[in-house]
Formats: sequence, structure tokens, C-alpha cells
Amino acid sequence: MIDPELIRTEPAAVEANLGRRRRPEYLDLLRAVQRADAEWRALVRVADDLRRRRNELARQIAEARATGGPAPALADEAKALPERLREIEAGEAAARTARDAALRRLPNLLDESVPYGRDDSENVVVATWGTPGPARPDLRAHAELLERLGMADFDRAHRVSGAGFYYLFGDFVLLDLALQRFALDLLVERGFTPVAPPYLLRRAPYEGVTDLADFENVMYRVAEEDLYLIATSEHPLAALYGGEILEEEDLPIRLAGVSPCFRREIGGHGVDQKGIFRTHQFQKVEQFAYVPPEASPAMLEELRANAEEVFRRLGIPYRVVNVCTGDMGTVAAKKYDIEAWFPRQQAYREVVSCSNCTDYQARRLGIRLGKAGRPGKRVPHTLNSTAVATSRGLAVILEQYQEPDGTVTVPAVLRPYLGGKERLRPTGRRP
RNA sequence: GCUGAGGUAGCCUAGCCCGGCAAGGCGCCAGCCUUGAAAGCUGGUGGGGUUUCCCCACGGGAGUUCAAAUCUCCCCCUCAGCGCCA
Repeated sequence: MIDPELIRTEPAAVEANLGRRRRPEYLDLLRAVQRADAEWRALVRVADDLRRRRNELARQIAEARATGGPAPALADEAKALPERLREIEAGEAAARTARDAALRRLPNLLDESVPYGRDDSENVVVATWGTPGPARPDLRAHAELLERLGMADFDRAHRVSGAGFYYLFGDFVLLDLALQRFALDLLVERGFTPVAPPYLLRRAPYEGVTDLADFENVMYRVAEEDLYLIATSEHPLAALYGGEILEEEDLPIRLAGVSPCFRREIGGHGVDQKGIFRTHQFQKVEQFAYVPPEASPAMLEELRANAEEVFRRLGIPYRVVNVCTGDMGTVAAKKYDIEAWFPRQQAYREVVSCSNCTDYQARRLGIRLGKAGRPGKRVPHTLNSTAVATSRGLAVILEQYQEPDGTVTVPAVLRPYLGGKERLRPTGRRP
């Protein structure tokens, strides 16, 4: 949520910033916020005056009763007042509701450094690491490779759960856990606290962390319950301190969430239709940070460096893009994507998303920064970044480390987590 | 799921029966005192506004009333016991 105070004091700057998104409905929403806010503020004054008078009269009547009988003139005025106040209060509530509804639908303000662009094709490459190999037409699609290894069953998963689900078996399950544990250990080394969060959230806190469209398109809702399956552990980690006051000396807070992620909408078909690249369910190790406002740009680079380190140690070439205006979501003010090189596809594909959400989530969640019981609260900034998602992280390993004989070399950094195993081989047995 | 107890400021609590300016403690901030610190003492300690002042804030909402933390109704949440259960 954008700071309403900023909309009052710097309307032109807010309008210019929202304008960069080239979505006229946002400017309409801004005007709706301004209109409702002005109306609300005017009515608050009228209502305050009426309440002051009501309190005066109540006091006088109480005093009069203590000494003698109530003065009739006072009683008449006192009787007439509540109805008028009720009318004003109704208008005040309506204006406030209208303002807040529009305010909550406005996206975050974009950082100055976000490049202008229409869609993801205009994201700007800011770094590359490693050298993409030559085309490898011999490589198998990762889904086919897994089936041949006897380490995944997609057809049966589709039968019992639908497209987008999968069974994994044997050493590949251990590789999944190894990849998570490797990323987690890296983060612990760098001062993060591992967190196993709840996998379902209530609607109210959930509305603080994401935008309404996600409830329609992305999240699974549990029937008969006010609960939603998390789409990423970012969500419970952001909601963790909702309504609380964080103290300066506790920041920065660095959390490493480990959880499954559930998503209804998983995008396109084609080359990825079968397999573990686009799925309704996957595991993710997520970085999350709470920082004072002035520290968020540096923290964004820190999270990005951690995510890059995961892929460097895995030996997987990648590039980093600065996501452009047309590809930005609602919540982030600035976002890097890390795109890993998939040698069979001869393409960079997104494996990490690293966002500075500034004060947008924290304000919606009612998180404040300051001393409990003292005035002068600020709103902290929140940031999040994938460390590794073990759908796509595994998929890229399967392409990068695939051998001509259909086996898969285990990346050296993962071997300690697999009892030193160097290679995934076909089991030759059911499943 | 059943029964009961609760939700008051950053935290803990009183007030609720019987309606009349939300009391107290802890923590925190400042001052006094002190070589320094602690203790002690004094004052302050939420949000908003047109800032000597006013309004709001007792889980949320509606109602009764001149006046609601307090009375009535609806809803939410937490805890405990029981039930069920990996």
C-alpha cells in the first residue's frame, strides 16, 4: 500500500510514478483515492466537532444531575445531536472505505532504476556468469530423462492429481532434499535463520502480502475454511510480524523459509508441459528480510548475491535481469530475476525472483518500526528472493549435468548431502 | 466437535453486576540525585487534527442512551478441559 500521506503531499510525483506502468486504470484509482480522502478528511472535522459538543453536553448533564435537575435546553440539544452525528459518521465511514479499497488496489511505486519496457522481452541484462555451452541436440527433455531413470512418474500423478503434479522416486528425492539443504546451509552461513512456516494462511493476513488478483488466479483455497495454501513461504514470513512493532536494533532480520509452494495457475504449455518446470506444487528455500527503509537497496543486492552464489556453486551458467516496468507485479518496487542456462532448450529461463517490496507489504500488514510505546514510528521495508526452488533448480541440473549414457552427474557441492554419491543411474526396477 | 474462561495502550492487569473524562504496575524516554552506575524521586510514554486545545482508541460490527470498556444482539479470535486424531 502506498503511503496515503505521500499521496497528499506529493501527488504529482505519485502520479508520474504510477504513470510509468502505462495502465490508465491506476491513474483513475489514484484520483478515486484523492477524491475519497478529501471527502473523508472534511467529514472527520465535522464529526469531530459534533463529538466534542456531545461530550460537552454529556459532562454538563452529568454535573447538573449531581447538583439538581438537568437544564431542559441542554436535554433538547443532546437529544437531537446523535441523529445528525450518525448521518455524518455514515458518510465518513463510506468515504474511508472507498478510499482504502482504491488505495489497496494501487500497486507499489516503482524504483527509479526500473527500466521502462513493454514486457519481459525488454528486461535489461545486468550481469552474466558462466559460459553457455554449444547446442546439445542429444540431450533428453528432463521429464523423459527422469522417467528413464525410474525417478519420476508423471502419468500416474496426472491420473490421481491432474496435470502439474508428479511423483518423484529414489535418489532424485534425495537430490531434491540435498539441493534444499545445500541452499539452506549457505544461507545459515550468511546469518539467516531457518523458518518452517505454516503452509496455510487466513485471508486477512494474506491480503497484506499480495494483491487481490492472486486470490483469483494463483492460490488454492481450502473449502469450508478461511484458509489458503501458500504460494511461497514469502507470504507467511511477511505475515509473521503483522500488527507488531519491530525495534531498530533487531534489524536486519534475515529469514530462510523452507516450504512447499502451491500454485493454481502455472502458465504456458509446450516444451514444459510435462515435467517439473511448471508445476502446481514445488519446494522452495526462500530468503526474506526486514530492514529499515534506508537499508533496502543494499539488502536487495545482498539477497541477489546469495541467490547467485547458489547457482555459481552448482556450476550453472546464468544471467541476471533488471525487470522492466511492463513485467513488474503489484507488490515489488524493484525486481531482479536470475535466469539459468538450460542447455537443451538453448535458453535462459527464470529460476530466481528477487524483490524489494519497500514499505508496501509492511504497511498493509500494519508492521511498524520504532520503540514500543513511543511515538515516531516508521514503516520497515521487506524483501524476498528465491534461494532455490527445487522444481526448476532440479530441472536445470538435469539438463546441465546430463551424460550421453542417460545418467546424471551429481553436482560436487551436493554430494556431501547424498553420502558421496556421484551419479544418478537407472534403477531398472519398478517404479 | 462439545463445554468453559478470556480479548483493555509495547507487555501485565483493574474497571464490567450497579452506564458518567480508561486507574495501576512493568518496560521505555527525559530530568533530578550520583565520581559513575543502580536504586530512589519527578515528568513523559498509542493514532489523527485547524496542536495552550480537540477528536479517536477497551477484539470487530450493530443497537439502546444525553452519555457505553460497562447494558442488548450478531460475528471473529485465543486459551483450558473433554472428544477425535498422526
